[in-house]
Amino acid sequence: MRPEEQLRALSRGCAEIINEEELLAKLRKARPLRVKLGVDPTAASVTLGWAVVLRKLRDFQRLGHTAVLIIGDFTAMIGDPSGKSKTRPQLTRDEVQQNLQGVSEQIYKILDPERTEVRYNADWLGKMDFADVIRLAARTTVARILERDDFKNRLDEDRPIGLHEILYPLCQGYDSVAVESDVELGGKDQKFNNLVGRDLQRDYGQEPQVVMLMPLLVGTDGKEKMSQSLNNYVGITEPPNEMFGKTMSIPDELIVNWFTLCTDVPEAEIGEIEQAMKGGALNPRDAKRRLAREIVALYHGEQAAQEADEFFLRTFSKRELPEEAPEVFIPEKCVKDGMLQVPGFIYAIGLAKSISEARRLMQNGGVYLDGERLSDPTLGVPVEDAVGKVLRVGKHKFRKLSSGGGEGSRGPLPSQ
RNA sequence: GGGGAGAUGCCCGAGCGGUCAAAGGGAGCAGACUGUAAAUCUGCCGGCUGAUGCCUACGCAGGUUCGAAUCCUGCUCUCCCCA
Repeated sequence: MRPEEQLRALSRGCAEIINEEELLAKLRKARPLRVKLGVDPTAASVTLGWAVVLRKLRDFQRLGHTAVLIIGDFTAMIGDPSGKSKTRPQLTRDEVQQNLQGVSEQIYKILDPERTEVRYNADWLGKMDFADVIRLAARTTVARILERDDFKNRLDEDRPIGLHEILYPLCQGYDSVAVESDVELGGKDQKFNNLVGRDLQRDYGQEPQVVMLMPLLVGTDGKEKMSQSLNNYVGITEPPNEMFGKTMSIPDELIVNWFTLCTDVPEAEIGEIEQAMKGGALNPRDAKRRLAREIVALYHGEQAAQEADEFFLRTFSKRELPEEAPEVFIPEKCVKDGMLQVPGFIYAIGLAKSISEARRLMQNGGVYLDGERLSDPTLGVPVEDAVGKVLRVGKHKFRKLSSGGGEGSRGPLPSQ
């Protein structure tokens, strides 16, 4: 592909490229570019938000470039201050290693392992001695570092900033020097860190990297950046129905944005969808269904997407009971005199955090057994009546009850 | 090094020595309404309990008191001002 075309393809969804001329010049070099992406080893799973950047990296790979993943095993000891209003707990090497294992599998659902180079920044940062650190630190000024919003805000709000946190941008910047990156990819909140990389490379006599920033994907709550700590995320390994449902719950305003950042639907088509919604020709719900299908298809295939769509329609639009609810056994301890003690049971199978909570859920009218509302927590249900029926707790937690003699029941199922 | 302020539930934040499981807001959960959207309204929102009630909680450890989130002492942490 011609450099100009590459540039156009790569710009899709980008928030900012610093800067385009330089990128074009690099693309003209007719050699695979080294495209750096820092991986935060503290995350447990890959979310759609993270996938935005990973997918961009994969775009580079498809054009023949090399992805250079920097595992921040050293910097995890500091914790990226980006967007953080608190000092992060420092991680040990073991913790980092553990997190990493689960996550890397997910990463390769998106990236092509053949064109991926993995580097650990402890390999160079860990080898620096104190004099090296001082030399590195001398390359910037306190004022510059404190310019960052994250620090500035904390300063303004009289909150603590650990001295070590100030070194974070330098560490990340030095990574670029170490791997000689041509391009660094990141979320919009990485701008400062990435620009430090540019400066450092220049200082070390390298051609400065191009910085390519992706917008931060807003989470399912429609407000905050998608993140696991806010629990407003969709994980790329989540089951199709979950993925579909969560996508359907995003606010309408996010639809176009999600199409652009989370799917491969061509931009022209997205534009049409946007127009159709504005003109009233397309119900946003249907646009969202399409969006949800596209996303599920990306990670689970077309058929799963189709099924998830149907499941959703049946279960939530038409409010039918799902047939394939996960099955749970009724533990013996939840049965008294042949009567199922519902609140304790809901707690036992993990659908409520405490018995009290389960009781409240019932009083609030959020518990059903085969469509029949159970609103009195003190009332038991005869076990014979309960077996084979579907227990619904809240809007979307379903469990099919089976007797099983209580033996097979082991602990709460993971709540979906 | 000196002086000052502060630490309350998921977060922010109020809190007279008893009536404080702790005002208020946000988040969250459930219900109504719907398109499992948003907005709105209602309820819930430490644990155990059929209810009364009991237990655990207001940075940590002690103390005073019939009784302490509220008073005292020590400790830890944070912020501000001066150097």
